[in-house]
Amino acid sequence: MSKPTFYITTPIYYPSGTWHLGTCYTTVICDAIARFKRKMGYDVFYLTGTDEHGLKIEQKAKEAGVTPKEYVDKKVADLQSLWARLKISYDRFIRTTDPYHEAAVQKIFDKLYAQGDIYKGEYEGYYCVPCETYWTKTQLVNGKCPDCGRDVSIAKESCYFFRLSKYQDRLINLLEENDEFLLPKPRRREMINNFLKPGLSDLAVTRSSFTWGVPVSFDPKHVVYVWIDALVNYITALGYGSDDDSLFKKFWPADIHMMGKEIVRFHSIIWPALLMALDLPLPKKVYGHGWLLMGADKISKSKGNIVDPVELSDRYSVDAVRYFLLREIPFGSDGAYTTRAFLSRINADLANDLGNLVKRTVAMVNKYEGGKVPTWSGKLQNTDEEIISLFKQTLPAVQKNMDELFVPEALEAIFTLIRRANKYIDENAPWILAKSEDTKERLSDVLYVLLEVIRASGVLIEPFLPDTSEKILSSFEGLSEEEKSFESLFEFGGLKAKKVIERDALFMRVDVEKEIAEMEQKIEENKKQEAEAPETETKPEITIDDFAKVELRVGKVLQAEKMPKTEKLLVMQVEIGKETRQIVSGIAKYYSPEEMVGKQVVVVYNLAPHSFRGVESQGMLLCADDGKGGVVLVSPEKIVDSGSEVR
RNA sequence: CGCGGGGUGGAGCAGCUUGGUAGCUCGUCGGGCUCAUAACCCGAAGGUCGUAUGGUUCAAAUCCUGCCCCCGCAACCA
Repeated sequence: MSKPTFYITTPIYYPSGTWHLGTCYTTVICDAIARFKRKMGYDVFYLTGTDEHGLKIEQKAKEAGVTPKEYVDKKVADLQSLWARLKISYDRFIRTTDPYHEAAVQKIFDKLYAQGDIYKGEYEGYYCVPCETYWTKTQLVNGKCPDCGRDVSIAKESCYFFRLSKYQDRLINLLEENDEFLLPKPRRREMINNFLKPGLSDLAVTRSSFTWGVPVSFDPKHVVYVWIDALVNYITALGYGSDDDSLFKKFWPADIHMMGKEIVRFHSIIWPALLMALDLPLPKKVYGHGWLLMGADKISKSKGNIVDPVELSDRYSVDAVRYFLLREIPFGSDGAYTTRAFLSRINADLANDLGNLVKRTVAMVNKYEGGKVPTWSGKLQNTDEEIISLFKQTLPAVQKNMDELFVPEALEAIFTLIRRANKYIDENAPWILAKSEDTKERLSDVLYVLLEVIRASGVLIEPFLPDTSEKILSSFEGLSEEEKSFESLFEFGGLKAKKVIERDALFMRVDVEKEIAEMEQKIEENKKQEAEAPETETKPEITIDDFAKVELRVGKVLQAEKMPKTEKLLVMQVEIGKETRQIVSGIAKYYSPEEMVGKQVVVVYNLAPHSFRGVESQGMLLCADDGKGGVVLVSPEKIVDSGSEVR
């Protein structure tokens, strides 16, 4: 009898920045699901990994003075050690630089080309020579390269395209007919209305502007771009396109592709289309979860708000971090990390409810029963029936929630049982029962019920908090595999172990206010460090002649109004010497039209005109980033004549 | 009139599909207990369920409509 299979994936992460709490979110959730399914008796394959090719990596490596491979090796090592620390139980970690993956990508590409789903065409775009990069018209900043600000030229390049448009109808059908395919539901309408209905165009799937990628086998000047290279990891990891595709046969199609909502589009449109082209079954479910936002405390939106998962887990334990991620964020929508929310969660649930329950119960068993697990008479009194019936309902409740990917609710079900046990202690007051010989049997029964609930909690919590589970279960001496199984939780009374052992507290209660103060200080320090070593990319050195090409002049804003139907654009009439120019600038979020009028500003005078939504802009205002995502206007320190040149 | 989601006691959420006592966690206040990590247990205060004091209905947080505000996607942009 073979076990049912379950294949779950995280996206493959792009190793260009630092790993932070948000990176952990998807991975920890998938881990909980994978562990849960294993406990439910599934043969699980849990895949995660890294997407290591592309221009950005090539550039980052260059900056760091190492080869791209050296660069990603370091980042990947960091990530893997983070996963090890967080007890991520993946079955395979795929890297797009793994030889088996690269070989399979070439094979897939060849196949699609051979059958006409990929064709060679001409890519026409705006090309910036120094940056060796193509931009679309909309990416240009005032007609210049958004990276270096230099002129771009229209250039054509041969390039391979995937016939995405061919699959449009089937994709619409897929999303409209199958309401399990893309979850949560709102994402489905977004995809259909925003992308599918307006029409899909064919997708450029190769680049020749950089080399850090998988070369096209029959045309090695071109490398396969992220769409194919990254997405197919879900099948190449199983051996698709290699000599041994037994895993592929066993596990494909995936049961769940989990990801943040920002990449739902690729997974619900491009990925299914590729699979259709390859004539492979489609994944059963694509789930776009919300984001973990950093917010509300003092640390809101500024850049220094990175909460380091390693530091957090060092300070408060890995399970504290896992618990917060799994419990606090309503799945599917966004949630916020705040130090206060994190600490209260740990205190209330883990220290007070769970930790304290285990501690006090074991202490009583030691005190009143000499550490022996008492026998249970089976006589029901008081609220026994209530707690036993809750006990039996808990696993099914957890199961039901996990099936729907309601992870916080699954945890809630477990903690409902834990809270009920604390109440049960008060209802039965074992310390009173212990005072009289007459109530000895009742005392034993009460303690047995409590130990049984604790055992259940230990077993149930394993997928979510593996360390804690182990600690709880180690309070029982010689616990059998049977007693650690989910199967033993459908009926009450499965606890057979003979002795309990007193352990250290599972979680220490923390002083929230004190900790917040310390954490925020840390965050401030991180911020400072970042400010000292800014990661902003510097542009290539230029000569005075280059600079002389730019003509900057002082102007005075005469009129300003918000451009209709846009969020960020102001249309201004700016007096520069004798002439008046119309300038459009994206500062509406930071400056109101009223406060702009009368201001002196610095204008790039000889910038080619550019039109925004049909409104022409004859120049550009200089602004400085405020480091918080906003901008601050640059203006002369003293009033000068309008039209004065800035040098 | 680009698409979608949301506005429920101090905070975060559930309830809305299938109208009929507004529920949970945290916080606050009062009490209880002493096995335990100042924890645990009980009780209380606190909500015109964004708004029109709009429509349907015997009855609306729940269905319909207008409006206001927030968020995401798209677009656009420093």
